[in-house]
Amino acid sequence: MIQTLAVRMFVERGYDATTVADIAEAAGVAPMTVYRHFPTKEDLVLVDQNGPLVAEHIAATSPAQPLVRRIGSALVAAAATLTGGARPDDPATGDTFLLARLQLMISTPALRARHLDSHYALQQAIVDALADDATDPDAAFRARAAAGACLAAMHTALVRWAEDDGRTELPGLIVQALVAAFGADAVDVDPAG
Amino acid sequence: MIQTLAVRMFVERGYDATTVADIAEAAGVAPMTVYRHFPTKEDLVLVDQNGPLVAEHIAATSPAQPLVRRIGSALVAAAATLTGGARPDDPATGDTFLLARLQLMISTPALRARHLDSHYALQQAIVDALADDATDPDAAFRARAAAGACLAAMHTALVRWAEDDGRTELPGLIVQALVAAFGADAVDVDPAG
DNA sequence: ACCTTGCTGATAGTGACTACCACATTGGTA
DNA sequence: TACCAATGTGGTAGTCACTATCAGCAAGGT
Repeated sequence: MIQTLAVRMFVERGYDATTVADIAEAAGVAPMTVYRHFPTKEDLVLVDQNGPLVAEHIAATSPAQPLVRRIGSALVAAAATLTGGARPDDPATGDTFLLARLQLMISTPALRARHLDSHYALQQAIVDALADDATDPDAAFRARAAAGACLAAMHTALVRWAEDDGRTELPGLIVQALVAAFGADAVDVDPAG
Repeated sequence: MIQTLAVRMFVERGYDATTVADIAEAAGVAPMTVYRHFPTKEDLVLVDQNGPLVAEHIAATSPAQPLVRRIGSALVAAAATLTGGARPDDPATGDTFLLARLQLMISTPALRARHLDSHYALQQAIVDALADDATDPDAAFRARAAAGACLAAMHTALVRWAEDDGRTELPGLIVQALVAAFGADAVDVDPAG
């Protein structure tokens, strides 16, 4: 895809120093073609489609457990799926590509902002996946607060993971962040790596 | 200030539909003058200078308490200071201006992203204010995780406050969000409004 | 052969933002 | 009064992300 080329160029030459025209030229297409597949330049790096993945793991948790525990274990499990399962046929998966994108997102202000904003969509996906009693607005508020806090803890772990160049196991880092924020008894240690 | 005019125009005509040239013309200055005071168009709305305020409240908490309790009570106290203390001589303070800016930030994607990114700086300010043992990198990681989670919970409360047009007391909403995320025993009810 | 569909390309714009340079005002000094 | 540095302001021209509109163009079905 065009995307892998773009990420490589961003890493080598810097995000701001690489224009969309440069990428298009290197890919052998017209600049307009790039915009057709990626509405903005930032979307060349931000392709988070793990909302459904997290929702799936949420649905697999027991509704009897507290909110933070359900969300936290789902995030850990989703991270284990993402980092563990590298398919060699698809260059868009695998830790190195994930890591390069994440380091770009953290170091580039514009990307960092949009990445944090993407947590909005993920937060909503989590709230929808929880939706036991969707009618109560107060329950929805509590779910939003819990999901946002869990995502923020996970993000701290992601930053740490990127700083370590992925040498530490990501699911373990997420567990540590969750424990730091919510306490040891609020985290499910079963699926932790 | 130019800023109050800009916010008013953004509210009336929409953020994207209002150009910097429009604001400059309405303010009777050249477009370059606007850029001199506000490096980007987004900065016309995003003037969060409450990092020192939160840090001050953090410093007033007891280091013996758990991290989340210290941060949470500081955020609640800071919110009480911001919403309660409207100085009539300064139009940049007061709930209505704060509310208008917040509603802009939430409804406009570009502003929402930058606003979330501004939490990065606030998170760092909190970590620095906590800095009991600044040498231990693991303690810093835990502080970052706790601060990020608390800020996310506060942000959920901010969204709710904006949705309610500020009719609910903001400090109380933050307490509710903190309780939802961290449990009732993790929140200090003393300074809550 | 014919037509629809969907991907692609070119042109010409808008608007945010950034050089670079020139002008005006202020305030202190002699 | 004359001189000078500092600071706020304005103009011009340019880059770049992004959009709107129109024109091919290849694939596939009938």
